Amino acid sequence: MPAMTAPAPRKAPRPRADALRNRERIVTAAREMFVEHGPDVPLDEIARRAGVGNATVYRNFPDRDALVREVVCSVMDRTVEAAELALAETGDAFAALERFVHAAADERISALCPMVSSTFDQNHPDLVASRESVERLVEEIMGRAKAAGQLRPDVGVGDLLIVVSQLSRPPAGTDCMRGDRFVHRHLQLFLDGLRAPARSVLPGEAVDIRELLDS
Amino acid sequence: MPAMTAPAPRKAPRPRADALRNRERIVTAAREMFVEHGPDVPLDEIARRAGVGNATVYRNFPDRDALVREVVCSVMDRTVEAAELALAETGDAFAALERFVHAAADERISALCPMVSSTFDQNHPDLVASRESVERLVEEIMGRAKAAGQLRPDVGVGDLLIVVSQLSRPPAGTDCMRGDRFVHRHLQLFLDGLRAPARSVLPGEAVDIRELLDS
DNA sequence: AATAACCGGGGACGGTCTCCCCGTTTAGCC
DNA sequence: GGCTAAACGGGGAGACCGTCCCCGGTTATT
Repeated sequence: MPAMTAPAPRKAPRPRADALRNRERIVTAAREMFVEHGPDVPLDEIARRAGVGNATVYRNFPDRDALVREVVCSVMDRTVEAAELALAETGDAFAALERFVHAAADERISALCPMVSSTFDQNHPDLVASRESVERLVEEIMGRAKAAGQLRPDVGVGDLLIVVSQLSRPPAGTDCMRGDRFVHRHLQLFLDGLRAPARSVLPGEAVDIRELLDS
Repeated sequence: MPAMTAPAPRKAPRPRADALRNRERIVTAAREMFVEHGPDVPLDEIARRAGVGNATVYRNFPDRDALVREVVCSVMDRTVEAAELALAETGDAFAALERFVHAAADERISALCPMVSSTFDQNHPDLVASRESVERLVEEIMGRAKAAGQLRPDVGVGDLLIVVSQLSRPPAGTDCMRGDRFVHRHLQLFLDGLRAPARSVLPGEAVDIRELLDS
């Protein structure tokens, strides 16, 4: 590839403005559709929701997995932002935890469920990077809360992420998002159960994030 | 019911023994498949899991909805049994609540998620009967626990059923039931959050069971 | 205003689920 | 222990749906 006069970093001649805007709209629509209807929704439906033609989807993403991966990474990045914000905005560790949990639910963290799906490359570079960022930040928040004696010590990062993900999912094969009214109630109940001192002994072991990946 | 020499209640000439056994196996297999793979699993897969031919499924149930309805009613009846057992075996109301929650998870109560699905008759007689039984019994347990000052008063039957259902679902499009290791941990955390005195104020209103039915 | 990339709808291909049909097996009864 | 009829299981036709490509029209860039 010979050097060119244009400031193209690679063989990218320049993407058009609305092209990137459409790509972003597709990712957003796909995130919501994955959350509401599972990882097998027709791509045409995603296109319709995004307000673009189906061809635009297939042009931006070579196959379904590419779109899923983009969505998962996007959700993880948003989650990391939420965690950083929660850490920065308050000195109270448990309050930060609460802020993070509610924010993660709003960011549709449950969309990363398909990442444990069958045909999905768990070891894609972008994926492991985002995953480690999430793990590190959540571990930071939970560690501070435990050190402050506000969070019971027998819970792990995996426990938190699983429960938030499960509780923020739409109840079933439903196409309405009316669950949002209840989600924060139930998250708050869960958070109350996380507080120290512990009101019961938990069965099993604290769940690490790595246990969620292997089958 | 006119007295006859044979115990045939109506124009049923007599169902064969293995026929009913197979029917039961189909319902059991369907329950697990609905929980693990959603309400759209191929009926042939259910037949394979039940160890019967696909024709046997279509012979016992005229259409998919009939099978779904049977599964949902079966799960509700099992849940009612679990609730009655929990009430009978202990005098402590909150302990009964805990027993019931864990039992309901083991009974795969999350299989009744498809009852809120799109094409599904919410008003079938068998359905409303089972539903009212569940509601009455859970209300009884929760009422006692509230009266004893063990359960925070700002939660409803719907809150409990939703959370138990959500937390006991397999995480995503996964075909393994390894989630069972975590489920009871997370249910216990939720139960700790239910205890009185409340550790926080909840957003929204207590969820009634009827709010889960209409779209 | 010119140009080239991008967009959007329509349609063919391929796969999958549903459902029926028929030869065989098995339970129930004499 | 043999008979009868109900039930069973496998295979296949029909139909539906998701995926992907192609082409005329549109819009951003110089």
